[in-house]
Amino acid sequence: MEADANVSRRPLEQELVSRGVRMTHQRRLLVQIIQSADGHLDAVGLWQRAMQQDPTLNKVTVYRTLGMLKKLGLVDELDLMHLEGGKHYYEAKTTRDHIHLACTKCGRIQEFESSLFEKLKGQIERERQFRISTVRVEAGGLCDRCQE
Amino acid sequence: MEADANVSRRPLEQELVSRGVRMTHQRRLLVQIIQSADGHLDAVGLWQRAMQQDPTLNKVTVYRTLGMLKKLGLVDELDLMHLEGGKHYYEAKTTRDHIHLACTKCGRIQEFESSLFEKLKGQIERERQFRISTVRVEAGGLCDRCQE
DNA sequence: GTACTTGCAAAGATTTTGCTTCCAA
DNA sequence: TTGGAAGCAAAATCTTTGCAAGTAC
Repeated sequence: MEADANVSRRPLEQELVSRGVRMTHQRRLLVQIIQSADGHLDAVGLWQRAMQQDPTLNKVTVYRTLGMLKKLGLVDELDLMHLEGGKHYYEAKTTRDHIHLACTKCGRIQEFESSLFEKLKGQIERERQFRISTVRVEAGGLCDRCQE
Repeated sequence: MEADANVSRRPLEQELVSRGVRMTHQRRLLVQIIQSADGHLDAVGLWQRAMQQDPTLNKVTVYRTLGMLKKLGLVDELDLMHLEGGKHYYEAKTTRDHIHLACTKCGRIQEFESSLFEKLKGQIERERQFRISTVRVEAGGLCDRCQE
């Protein structure tokens, strides 16, 4: 299984099929939730949403599915500065890379895109001959609403 | 206890004293190890090094000390793309912010400084009125030695 | 039919908490 | 002397693994 930085814009399910991944109904459900979620789901949150539709779906299956998607490079794994415990968050890699801003006071997560970020990635690849497959930028601090 | 983005270049021990933190011999030892380490120590690694000098030092003390240093903004916590498990790595915040490049093949960690990174931080603070106290940039991929 | 996937239970890894004793200031 | 810190044991949190039974292709 190889990660792929050039992620298509196809729905995850189609992407998996085209990569020869066996589509079980558990995977179909999980992948649909990830795709339609506003983002930043943790494993247990994903599991809870899934159980609303299939109460027999096991938490272990969630972890295994996330592991597979991560290996295939179809989801990004985030920590969001560990605002609440050591868990991880996942989001489909369907958009441009973006930066996550985590407010340490109210817990709000903002996303931020920037061409500077794209330039920075280019600089790294050029100057270090480093072939980036995943980048994670997370900033912790006070958001505009929480200052003063 | 408040985080402070303007970290002095003083040795951690002096910094703690000046902030009114009680200096136990355990803290003195841990802080010296963190400071003299090449960086990227995880809690258990720090504990093991500390035990060479004080075999009675408890692992819990390591976690509590790291927690304190983190709250005070004197160390940065890293994940290094979880190359090996879900543990965290720590490094003294004595240098300029830098990016960590983690090779998914050989596990090597490189550091990278860039003025683009500084500009990016400025852009975030300006455009979002977000007061950054910690930033973490981690890239996973193949280092120069591991390609082809 | 067969290899891959799931569910279940159990274990593993990392970090945190409660409480008593101890020590730095 | 006294409030904060350390040690110990236990628990909490998050994630992974082994194996039997089930299922997609």
